[in-house]
Amino acid sequence: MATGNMRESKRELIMAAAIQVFSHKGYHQSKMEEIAVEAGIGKGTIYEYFPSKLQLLQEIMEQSFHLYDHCFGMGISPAFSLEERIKVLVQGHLQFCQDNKDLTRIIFLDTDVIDEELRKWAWQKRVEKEQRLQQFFETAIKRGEMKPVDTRLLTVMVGGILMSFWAPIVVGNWQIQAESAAQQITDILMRGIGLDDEPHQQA
Amino acid sequence: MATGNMRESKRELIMAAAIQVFSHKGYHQSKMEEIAVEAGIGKGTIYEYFPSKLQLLQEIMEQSFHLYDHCFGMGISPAFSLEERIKVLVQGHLQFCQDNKDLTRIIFLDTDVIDEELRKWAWQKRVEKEQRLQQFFETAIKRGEMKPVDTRLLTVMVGGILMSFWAPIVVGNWQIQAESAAQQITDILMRGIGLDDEPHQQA
Amino acid sequence: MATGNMRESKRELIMAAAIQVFSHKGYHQSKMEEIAVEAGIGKGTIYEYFPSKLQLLQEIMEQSFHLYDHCFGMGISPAFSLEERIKVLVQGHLQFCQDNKDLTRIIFLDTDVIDEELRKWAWQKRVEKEQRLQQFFETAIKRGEMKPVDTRLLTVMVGGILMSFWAPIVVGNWQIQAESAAQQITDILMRGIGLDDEPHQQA
Amino acid sequence: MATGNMRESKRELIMAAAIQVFSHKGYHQSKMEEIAVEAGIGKGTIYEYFPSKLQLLQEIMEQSFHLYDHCFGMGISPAFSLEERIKVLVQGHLQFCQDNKDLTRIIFLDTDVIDEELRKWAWQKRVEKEQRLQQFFETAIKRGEMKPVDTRLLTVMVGGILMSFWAPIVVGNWQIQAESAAQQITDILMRGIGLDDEPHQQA
DNA sequence: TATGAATGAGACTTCATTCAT
DNA sequence: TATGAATGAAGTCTCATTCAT
Repeated sequence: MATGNMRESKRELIMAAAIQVFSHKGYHQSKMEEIAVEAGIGKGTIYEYFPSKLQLLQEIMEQSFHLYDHCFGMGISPAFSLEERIKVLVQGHLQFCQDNKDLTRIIFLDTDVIDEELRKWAWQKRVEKEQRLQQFFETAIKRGEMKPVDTRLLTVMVGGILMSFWAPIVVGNWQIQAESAAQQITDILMRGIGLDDEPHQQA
Repeated sequence: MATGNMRESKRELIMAAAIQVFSHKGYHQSKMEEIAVEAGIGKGTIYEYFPSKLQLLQEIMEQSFHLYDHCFGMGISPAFSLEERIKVLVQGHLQFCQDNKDLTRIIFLDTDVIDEELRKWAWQKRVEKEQRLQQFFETAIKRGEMKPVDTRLLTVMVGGILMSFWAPIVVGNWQIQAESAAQQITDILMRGIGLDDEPHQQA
Repeated sequence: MATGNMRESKRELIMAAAIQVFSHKGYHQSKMEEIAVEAGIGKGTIYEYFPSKLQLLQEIMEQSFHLYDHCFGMGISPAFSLEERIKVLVQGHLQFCQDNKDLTRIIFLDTDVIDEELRKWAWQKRVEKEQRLQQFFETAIKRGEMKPVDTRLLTVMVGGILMSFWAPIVVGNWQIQAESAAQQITDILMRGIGLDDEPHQQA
Repeated sequence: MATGNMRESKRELIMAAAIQVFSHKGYHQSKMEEIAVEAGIGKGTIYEYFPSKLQLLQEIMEQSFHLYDHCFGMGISPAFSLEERIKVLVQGHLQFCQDNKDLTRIIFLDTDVIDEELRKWAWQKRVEKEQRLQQFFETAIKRGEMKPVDTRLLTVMVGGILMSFWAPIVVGNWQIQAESAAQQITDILMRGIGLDDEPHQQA
């Protein structure tokens, strides 16, 4: 009865340990031995559950992206206002970084340099995310909810804004208030930082 | 005189080769052998100029940051308008990425994971840059050139916006028009993407 | 009674599986896991019956040699003619190879290289077999049934002749007719391949 | 000038050491470390000359077979009598075993079990050798130099006879006199061990 | 008795660095 | 100064064996 669960839980134990170690040392500095010690098991045991160090990382990445996608909350109902929807997006992202610091470090840090295949996979993930985001904005423009700016440019910008927060939160240990911060970020994005009383700016 | 120059030029030859290799393979995948071949010299010769692989990277990073700082153009005269100043900043950044793709990849990619010391150094560099940026915005607020938003938040946001463009440019090969893009980015940052005819938004 | 038999039959089950696997992959390429799977039992169970992989091989070898000795049929009555006796010998050998291909592969192949002790044991077996064979020929000479050739040399030769057939039969899948082949081999051994009409050759 | 030679001589140094170790311990028992020590060099140096342990063995095998083929002396002029030609063959083989004990052990011992590819290669080598031998006998029969026996059978037999001597020579340390032994072996092969005065034997 | 998850010793191989030339 | 052959520390992964269930 419990076999499947035990095997699964051991897998998770190993993955948790690996996340811990990978996150703090980076992939190449992390030794399988360390991961085993962190997990409180023998070195060989890892290989009962994962065929190689690279595969172990890969599984972590996949699971992480899955979790992230879930938190990113693109699924919000279009019934809400654009501002609302952006805020949910941003808040989801910030909350994820806050709640999964080690994971965050791994998926946003050094994906690219480890393995050619992994590099492509990560780039693909990025592209996918950007495509969804771009679609998001294109829809908003069509619906007349925002200015008709260059969506590609905007997408990259917003992606960057999100990305920029993980390091201060995780590395700099910034105890950010996700909701409040999301509100402010969204506000800046919606209305900019310029003074309002510049009536003819874009005339 | 000539000796010193030759020595210097050989150093640069090696660094150029290393930038090439590091950029395309990442630090750990890059072998000293490859760098030597790329430079057209013997493997041992590298060690006549750099004490170790890590030091070689470090020197590249330092020089790169120096060059970047120069391009980043924070030195612009405060006589210009805020919007102007921001645009110059952004454009300088984009141009740097465009003009120094290999370098860009190195300094913005996998700094952190290689070495504890390097990690700290890179983080320090980031903090410094953010401090200057934050100062920049605080000054602007004091001078009444922009809304009094949370400068820390804004700094991270703008840093992220800049950061977000290197990958599309370098990896995705986006032939971006630095000037035009900088204009649009600045525009969004100044006035946001929201529709203007929301008269009482911030009342 | 039943227990002993069950234990015995399980031993044989394991040995049969091991013969299968050892034969096809060689000792070092064979994993205990594979043997267990082949036997349809758990990996740990093998260790209930055999103390180690090496011991398992050793038992197989011993049993095999025993079986081989039996087939080799040195026990034939001296009442038969020398030619008859040799033919029985040869035929017994060929039949054994034909009937026990997996076993044959194991005992004639890579005995020596696995373990120093096993190496010595196998060499000893070989020496014993050769001694019996040499005795066989010495007796024949004493009884005036054959030419007084160097029996050591002859023994090695005949041993080699026998040995040479296992690979074509087992590996090359030669469907040899044991009886007919034994007849021809014996004939060549008795009378050689030279032409008979060399009247004064041995005068 | 000497570079090529030095590299070649280092290769040979390593191969000689490897032959030594492989021969005495068998492939699997031989550690790269031991080979390095035997060669009086560092472990890593072997990999400057051979890409892997398996490749090292393979090169030894190839070179050995080449040398053996040369010694096997199938190139003898057909002007000699069949008996003479056989004797040269046998003597060449015995001399090779005598002169290259370690090599002999390697090529005649445990080829098969190490690697699937190597296994096939070695079997192919065996087949080639047998084909040449079979041709040899078929020619002899056509020329009326010997009885019209089954050449396949005879080939295997003679191959076995040759094969049978390596172990006594190498392992048993038999100080065989190649010439004298070759004479006796050939004699037995040509005229058999049976008594001559059995006039109607094959009537 | 039977099992198979866990183990860790040990092997191959890599590659930054050294140093004799 | 320039070189590249030599090195060996260190890391990943294998698999025979153990032992709690």
